[in-house]
Amino acid sequence: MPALKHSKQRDAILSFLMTRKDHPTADVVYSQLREEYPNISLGTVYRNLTLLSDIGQIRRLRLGDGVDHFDADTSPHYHFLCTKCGSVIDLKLDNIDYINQLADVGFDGQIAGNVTYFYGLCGKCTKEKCSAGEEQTDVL
Amino acid sequence: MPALKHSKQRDAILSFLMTRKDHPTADVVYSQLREEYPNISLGTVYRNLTLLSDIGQIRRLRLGDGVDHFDADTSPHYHFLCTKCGSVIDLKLDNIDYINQLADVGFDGQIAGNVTYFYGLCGKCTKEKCSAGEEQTDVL
DNA sequence: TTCCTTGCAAATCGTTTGCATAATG
DNA sequence: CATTATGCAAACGATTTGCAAGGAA
Repeated sequence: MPALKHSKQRDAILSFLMTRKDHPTADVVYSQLREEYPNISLGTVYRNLTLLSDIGQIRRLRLGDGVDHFDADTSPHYHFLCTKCGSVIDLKLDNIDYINQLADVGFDGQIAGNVTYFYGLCGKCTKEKCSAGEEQTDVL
Repeated sequence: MPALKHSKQRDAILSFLMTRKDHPTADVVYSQLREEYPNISLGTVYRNLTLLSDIGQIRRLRLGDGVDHFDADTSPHYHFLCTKCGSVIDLKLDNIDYINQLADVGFDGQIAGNVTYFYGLCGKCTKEKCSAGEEQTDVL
């Protein structure tokens, strides 16, 4: 891996991500940063998001909804994906990595880790369940 | 949802999937079926895989490696993804859906379920770890 | 001056879709 | 006959990449 040089864009991407707890997608990062840096390109955003997650400064979340989400909180925690509105929410849940050992029983290989996330209806969508007129296609 | 009509292609896709326990991708299904049905199209394969998983006859697996895998075994079980060779393997592991309740504590919404899979090195790749010359890019 | 980073655009890749035709019930 | 399914190709959406120019060490 090449030596890292400083860049305004990368700084901006990381600090933007730190201000948000809603796990934005690359596109959201891009359109937001566009306001402060009108010339920033989507490619740069993707490159930096990839780089930052490669060096462990952020986490890339793949929740099966077809888009990557990014999280500046790299501490171990779990996520919830609303199948109605697509929002991603942090969950407070004790670490369950002991399931790695359970899974390892009788397995011919080495389990390095697991990916676990939850889905369902978020608080908002639960309450809106009887509201008429709003048509949405479910995520997942 | 429209009424279902019979089709040779769908039958072939489903029965092919039932013969395999390696969770093939759409493309693998396609190239294999091509031998028996030289005219089958990739679109048809995708349409039927989607349909079959919609009606619950098969499972679509999204393991974060960028491709969907398909499994004719719809009974609840877990999967392992080898980060070296990309192979997907079934795991024998007791159901852990009680984590849904754990995750629900203090959560303002309804948790419908969880997605959990494991990753690491499969048995084969574990043994090949010191073999020289073979260059592979890791999955995930 | 070296080599990383950017912006832009074109390219990938997996998957979906529109359409005219063929097959099913 | 009414309707679903197919093959083909074009369209898609998210992400990646090649390249020439700009910026950091």
